[in-house]
Amino acid sequence: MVKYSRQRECILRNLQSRKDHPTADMVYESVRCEEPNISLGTVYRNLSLLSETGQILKISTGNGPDHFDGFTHPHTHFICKRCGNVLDLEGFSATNPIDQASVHFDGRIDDYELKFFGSCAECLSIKK
Amino acid sequence: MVKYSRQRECILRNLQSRKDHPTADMVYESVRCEEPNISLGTVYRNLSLLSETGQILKISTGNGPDHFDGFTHPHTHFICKRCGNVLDLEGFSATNPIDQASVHFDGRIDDYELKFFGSCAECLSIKK
DNA sequence: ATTATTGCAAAAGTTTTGCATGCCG
DNA sequence: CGGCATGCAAAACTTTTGCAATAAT
Repeated sequence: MVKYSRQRECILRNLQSRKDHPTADMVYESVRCEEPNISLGTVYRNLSLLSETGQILKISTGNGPDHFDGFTHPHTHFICKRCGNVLDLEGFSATNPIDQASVHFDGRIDDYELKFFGSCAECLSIKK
Repeated sequence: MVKYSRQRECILRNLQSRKDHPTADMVYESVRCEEPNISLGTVYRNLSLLSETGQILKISTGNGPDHFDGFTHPHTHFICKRCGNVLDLEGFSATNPIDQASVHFDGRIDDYELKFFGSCAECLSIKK
């Protein structure tokens, strides 16, 4: 049974109010204004809980810590291999990818994740 | 300048000859028959190098260690959230996803990764 | 009152790195 | 030879966990 906690509330609101894709540590630093005594362990515990219940998304970039997203509507991410930044990516849509992929698969598919990798505009401008 | 190494050769051949998606540690255990003195550090160093040069793929599952794939032709993976296994997934194809995604993006997209999550057939059979 | 959640700190797990030595070109 | 790669072990980094105290129902 999940009980209310001020800390979890704060973490969720923080994540929903921002448009970037922070790491656990960035969330920790950010919520310390409102919750000065919160611990990093609590942030990790709640980020896990929230992503298990589908209230947030966990994004593993393949390099460094995981990132989190308060916007859970299916969408695509871009990960910059130079600076590690995670951005939303518009303009790609697959129609019913889960149905499509399930046809020839005998397990059960619940979710999918589409990520693109490359160099973000900012990194390109620094050094071609 | 990259120099030949017996160890790297062995790691690459190992990865290309198997159809599963082993972790660094699994590769380490596996190549020790041929290379009894190889160290885990060397395995990590070479897996990094090989994936940077595009000779293998690195697959981060979002839980536990990364997995690696010796088959680099673009294809889709399924990750079981119960046992953590990584499987190849047939039956999904997107046409030119990179071109499609690049239209509305001002960075440069080099690569993409499509992953599905759920429960594999084996795990489903154990407990619904 | 009962049980989930917290803060803290220690531990676990994965990956990277410094260094002396060995091997490739 | 000169420099990249190795083996080893220590360190770094991210995430999880045990525990006593606190807060929610």
